[in-house]
Amino acid sequence: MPITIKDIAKEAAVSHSTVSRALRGSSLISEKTTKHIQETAMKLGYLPSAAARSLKTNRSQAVGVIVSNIDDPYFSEILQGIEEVAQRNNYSLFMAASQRDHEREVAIIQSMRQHRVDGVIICSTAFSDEQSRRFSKYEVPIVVVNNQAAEDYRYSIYHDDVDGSCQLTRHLIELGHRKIAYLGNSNSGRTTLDRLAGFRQEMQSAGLPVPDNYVHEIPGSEPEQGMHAVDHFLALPDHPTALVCFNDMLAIGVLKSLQSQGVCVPDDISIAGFDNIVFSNYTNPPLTTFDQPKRFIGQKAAELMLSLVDSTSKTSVPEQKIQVLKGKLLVRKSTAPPPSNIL
Amino acid sequence: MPITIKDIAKEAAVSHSTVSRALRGSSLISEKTTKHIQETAMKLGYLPSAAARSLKTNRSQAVGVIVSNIDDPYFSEILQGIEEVAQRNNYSLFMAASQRDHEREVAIIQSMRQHRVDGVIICSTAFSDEQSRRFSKYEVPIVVVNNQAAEDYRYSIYHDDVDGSCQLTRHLIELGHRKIAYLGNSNSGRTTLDRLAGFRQEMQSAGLPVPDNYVHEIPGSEPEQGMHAVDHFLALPDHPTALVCFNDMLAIGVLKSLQSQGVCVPDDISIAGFDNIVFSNYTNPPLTTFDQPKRFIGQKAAELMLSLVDSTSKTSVPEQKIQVLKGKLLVRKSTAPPPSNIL
DNA sequence: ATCTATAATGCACACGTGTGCATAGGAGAA
DNA sequence: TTCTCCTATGCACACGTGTGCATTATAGAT
Repeated sequence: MPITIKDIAKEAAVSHSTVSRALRGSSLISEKTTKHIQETAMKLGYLPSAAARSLKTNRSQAVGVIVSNIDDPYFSEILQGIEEVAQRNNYSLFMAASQRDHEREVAIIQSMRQHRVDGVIICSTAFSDEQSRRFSKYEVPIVVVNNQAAEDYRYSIYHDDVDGSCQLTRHLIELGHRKIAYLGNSNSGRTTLDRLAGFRQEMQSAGLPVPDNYVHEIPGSEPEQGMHAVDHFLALPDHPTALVCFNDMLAIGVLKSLQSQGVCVPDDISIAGFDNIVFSNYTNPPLTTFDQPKRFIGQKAAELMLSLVDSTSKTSVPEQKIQVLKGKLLVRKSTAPPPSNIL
Repeated sequence: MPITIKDIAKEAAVSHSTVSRALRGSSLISEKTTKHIQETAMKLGYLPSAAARSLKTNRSQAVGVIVSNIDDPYFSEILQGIEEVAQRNNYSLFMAASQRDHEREVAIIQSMRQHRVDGVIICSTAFSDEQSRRFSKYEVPIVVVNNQAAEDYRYSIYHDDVDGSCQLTRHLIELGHRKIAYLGNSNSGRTTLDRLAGFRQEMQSAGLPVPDNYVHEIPGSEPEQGMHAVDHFLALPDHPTALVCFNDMLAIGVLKSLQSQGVCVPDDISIAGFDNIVFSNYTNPPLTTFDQPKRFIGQKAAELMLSLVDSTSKTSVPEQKIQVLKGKLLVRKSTAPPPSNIL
């Protein structure tokens, strides 16, 4: 049984109220007593019960984090950023994976509400509206990261995917490509729409056509799925000479599939990824991609969350805050001028 | 302010004790009343306060998980397994990353003790002894996963790295290799020792020598570090024809570095990884590796933990339980007969 | 009809912490 | 010395839930 402030009180021959105040550094208690109590607490190895404190103060010193998959390297890096900031500020993290499963979403929300988390950071790209609405009803601050429906929330942080996609597409156009295709992930909602929008926007600016069958969406972004998806483009009578992929995971699968079919990257076709996950630098050829500041995004999300939960008592909290972060183009070896230019 | 059992009591015109009992399904309360109360609770959207319950019952329905890095794909998969089982059993997860930093370890333990977690799963390969001892003193069940000092704990789950390394090495020997080297990660303690031991054991069985400079250890397992490490072996007067890497991450770096230096894999040198992380299948050539059942390990760890925390009241808990899981060899394209055999 | 046994419910306290209020002790002023 | 005021501490209750015990209501036995 862990020791309590009452144990300290007995040992230090004071009342438990005095102990409580002394440990919180109240000015009501004399310096001498405070010091004595702190030493006693240290000696006994006291650690306060979060449950009791939470019960009394309505603050759990914990925030919930919801991701779709823990093992998606993109989210992993964001998590790392969140964890870093949370830990530095003595906040604990409840972590849960939704797997895009409705029942799990319900269970996660229940669990987090039960634990009375001070706030929730949703990193799941497609957390269902219904669930999030339930959450807002519960009056808990929510920060969403790269969510499909960023506008539905008051606090949101996301990467400027339109800008990124524009830069990537422009890069390909500048290399001389005219037939560029886009491979999307229909599961990721807004994210893929933004990236597609950037792609379209830049193509239009350059006066380049985007045939319908040059835009292909698949439900997921596992490398395995990228492998199959590439067949769609290869089957077209008029091949694209460059392919912008929704993210690196897909691009990595695309790369493998192309190579196993004897198609040479970048000589025969250029491939671009998105996100700059660690492994995008270790494919052969290394992937041209758009470097999204994932860890930084996580940090910003956590900082925003902390400002929300702290300010409930102190300073005023902004009514709404939407932060858009920018990344930068990373040209590696999977993109090159189109083969037709060699003629 | 969330509603409490008192609110339900008022609404249902009973005492809060009756509500408490009814919601827990006590046989003391009549079927009719129970049903009525459950309906009222549902109607009001009641969710119990974990804090209050925890305070009263000394069970937090939460377990802590400590990893070194969240963004290590190997641990990510284990986490996924843990999360899956925990969620299915209505346990929440406190997650924290130690970053192999002593101060953080201390902070994490404090935080988890404060929250009175029912148990802790340590996935950090090198969680310091001092810290873990502190934990045991706190009388919380600890399950370690692939820990460097598995024997120091009563409950441990780990993969049979010796066996895996043996199989990998034997595979290389059977291909005809005689000059095989090992690249380790000195940070990972026991894990690298086991893998080295398996390597040595199999080499000895085959009567093959292992020169001192054929075993090289570096402090870490980022691909980046693998890139540098390979120079050590290339600088040797008598090159190895095959290299067993501590894990896939290192192997992936090694692969890239070799290729950028014009060394052909597997024609000039065979490379083997370990763990079978997702991306090991997407390098070029895809990596021969040892498939460790990562998700399964996570599940087993979580199940063991749950059996420990549940059995405190019910059945007897085993004094000690060490579970060793086996993986299987995965031959892909990064290993082939040595060049000398071609003659 | 009276007594007894059982079922169903309420009362009151506990868990560990925080806090408003009352109180004791001491210092300073008259 | 006596009164006043401030400082330092203790008392008691509260947070939401669970549970031993007392209490009431009901049914069955005599």
